[in-house]
Amino acid sequence: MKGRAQFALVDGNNFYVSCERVFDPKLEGRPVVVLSNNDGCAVARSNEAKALAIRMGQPYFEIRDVLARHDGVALSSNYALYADMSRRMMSVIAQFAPEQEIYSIDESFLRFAGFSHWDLTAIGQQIRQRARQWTGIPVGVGIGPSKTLAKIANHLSKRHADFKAAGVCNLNDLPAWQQVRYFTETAVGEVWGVGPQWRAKLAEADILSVQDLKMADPVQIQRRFNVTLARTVRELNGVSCLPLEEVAPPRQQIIASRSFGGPVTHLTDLREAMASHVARAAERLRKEGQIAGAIQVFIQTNPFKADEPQYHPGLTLPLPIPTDDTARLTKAALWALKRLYREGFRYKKCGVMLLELSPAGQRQGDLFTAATPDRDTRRDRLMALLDTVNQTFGRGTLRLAAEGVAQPWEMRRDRVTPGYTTGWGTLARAT
DNA sequence: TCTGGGGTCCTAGGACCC
DNA sequence: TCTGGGGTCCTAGGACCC
Repeated sequence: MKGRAQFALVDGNNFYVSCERVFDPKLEGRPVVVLSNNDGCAVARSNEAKALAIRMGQPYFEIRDVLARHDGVALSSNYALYADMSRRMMSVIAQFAPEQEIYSIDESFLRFAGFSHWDLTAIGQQIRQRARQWTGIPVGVGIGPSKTLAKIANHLSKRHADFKAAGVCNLNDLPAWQQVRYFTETAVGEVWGVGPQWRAKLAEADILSVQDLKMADPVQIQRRFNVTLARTVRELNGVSCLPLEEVAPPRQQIIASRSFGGPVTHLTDLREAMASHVARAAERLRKEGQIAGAIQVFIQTNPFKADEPQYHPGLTLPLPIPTDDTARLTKAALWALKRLYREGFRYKKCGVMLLELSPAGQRQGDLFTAATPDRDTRRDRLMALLDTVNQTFGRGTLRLAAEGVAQPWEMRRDRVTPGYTTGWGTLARAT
């Protein structure tokens, strides 16, 4: 194993909670959860909250009481803050390896090739130390010869008493028998790529632990499951099949959707919400330098209300000319919405997907509409202006009238913390 | 009262082609 | 009685991830 390239997975512990704790020390040592959009359910939990058996994704109304009894805190999510803290954490981690893949807001893979004479465990400890000192975020480090093994190692670094203190688990340090022991003790559901459905199906084949899956025949696995899981088996055996992706491939679709603060019945309100989702999606589209060839619009009632009539239609519209223009996309979306809308339903959510994305530089000409480059340049400049103004003065400063003003459908966000690092008016103060 | 949002990949099956 | 073989493209649905 020693001669091969090695991977490290570095992630922030209970990331959103840790971000909040950096700026509010009163949260230390207490059960803390960060809630999803609309203050719906728990999406991050401190160790103290996990100890109270609060589950990932559990609805807020189910945990409110237990939190209150244990001096706990629930916070609305503050994504602007988490994104900024993520950027800082990632740049610190990047200093330790020649290659980094930012895999999610709180996780990154590092690849160490030609480091066989280095002590990667010691490097892992340095990463932890520096990330903590420079950003305030505690991180865990797992190291192994494939991404899947680095993931498992990261899991062991947090859950297993043997590594908890160090916070680093390097599989290369372990004698073979010991790795077998850890892998036998760890449930197969902890493997990256094995979710609840496959865990159940694997159990039918008596594959219960990480070790069982590692020992399985990849050909059999491919036949009974699919090629992805067969690849996972190879990765567990130290054969690296998943390369490091330093540059994120261009996005294939962009989704913007939200649940409403309460039920929405009128088309007028749906139109405003839809227009504001289109604006968000289009902004992301332009930031990516892409244009969309199709747009999909959907609305839905509340699936948790079993006694209410349910309706969740969608409509996909091909766009005659691919575009990144908010006004054109809005027009298409509202046209589709009008066709989907039925009176008599209590809607809970709506959204938009931008599809068939392609680079903006490769606009395909159109046989039937005379190209008028002049006009297009003006639209591009208009959109660029829109983005600049909104980036400088805040989202929604400049917007289409279709988005409305009062926005009664807005999501709940009752317990949000200040933009400690992301808003001039709310910067953290040292006193 | 109250249950998130944003992504990717794979497979099966149908329509269609020669 | 008896009805081919090989291919592509698209979509829906299902699985996974954080």
